[in-house]
Amino acid sequence: MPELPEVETVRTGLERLIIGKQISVVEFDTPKSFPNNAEDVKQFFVGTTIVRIRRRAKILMIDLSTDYTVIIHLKMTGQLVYRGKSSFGAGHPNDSLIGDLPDKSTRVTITFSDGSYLYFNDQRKFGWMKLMSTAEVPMIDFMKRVGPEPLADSFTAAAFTQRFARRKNTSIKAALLDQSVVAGVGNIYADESLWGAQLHPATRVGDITRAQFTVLFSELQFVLRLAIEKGGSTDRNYVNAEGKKGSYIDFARVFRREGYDCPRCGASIIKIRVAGRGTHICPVCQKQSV
DNA sequence: CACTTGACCTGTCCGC
DNA sequence: TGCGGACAGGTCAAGT
Repeated sequence: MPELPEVETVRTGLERLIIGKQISVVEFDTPKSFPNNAEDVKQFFVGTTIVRIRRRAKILMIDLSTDYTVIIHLKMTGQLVYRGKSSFGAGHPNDSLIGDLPDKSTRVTITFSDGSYLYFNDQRKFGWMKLMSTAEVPMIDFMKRVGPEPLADSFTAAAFTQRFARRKNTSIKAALLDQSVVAGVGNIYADESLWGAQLHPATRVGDITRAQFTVLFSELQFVLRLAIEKGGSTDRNYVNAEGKKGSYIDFARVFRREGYDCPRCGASIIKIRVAGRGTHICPVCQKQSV
């Protein structure tokens, strides 16, 4: 569920909370959560200082004062939560969604030299973090294949449309979820932007007109920007770097709103399955062409 | 190469 | 109340 807006929200939170902090201890549960050998962790991670936090697609990069970077993918249920020295949990005025940490889904605990912590929690264990040299990051398969950032200043509707040329025979929803077409879109913002563009998610890419792609591009940018402004969407697990929820879900028009009225025409939102994913549409505004 | 499906996991919800 | 099964969805491997 962390998609571009959620990962971006975590990024800005971490930027505010952990830049300049020095790492003193790193602990993890299994090698899958942190697959580096102890020697590298000791040599390139412990004792270093955090200098920069970057994001590309749904991947976070924490640059260290050495030429090393920790890259993190939250997948569906990953959380990166900072806690100060006086650890606060649920019920505290800071109103975290989660309680005391570490808990049973904590995979990695990073202790800073000032006594504060960064926890990597992941209920379903799909997420991972990995230490590698900064120069190596762009060389990993995902980075080589991933498409443009949809909110980049230089990215235009024409360029967006062109990205879909490779995927003519699949559904627009499958193509939107394909990270090599455009970066950072997941199930929530795919459904929300397709509703905005009044496109049925099962529409064949090759049947979509240039004008429709232009509308879809602007709707996608709209929902991503709004979601960043609202701190992302918390459906179940997502929290920001302070453990707090995002509020985009309150503004969602179709996602997880089956049975409610379409804000455009009043028809009842339904849930269907497209590209192997739960998919939410207005059956009146988003007619299947063909 | 384009495209689809299943695997990876665990917690939750639904029907019996 | 307990239990089995479906479901949640990001990415990759393996299949057609």
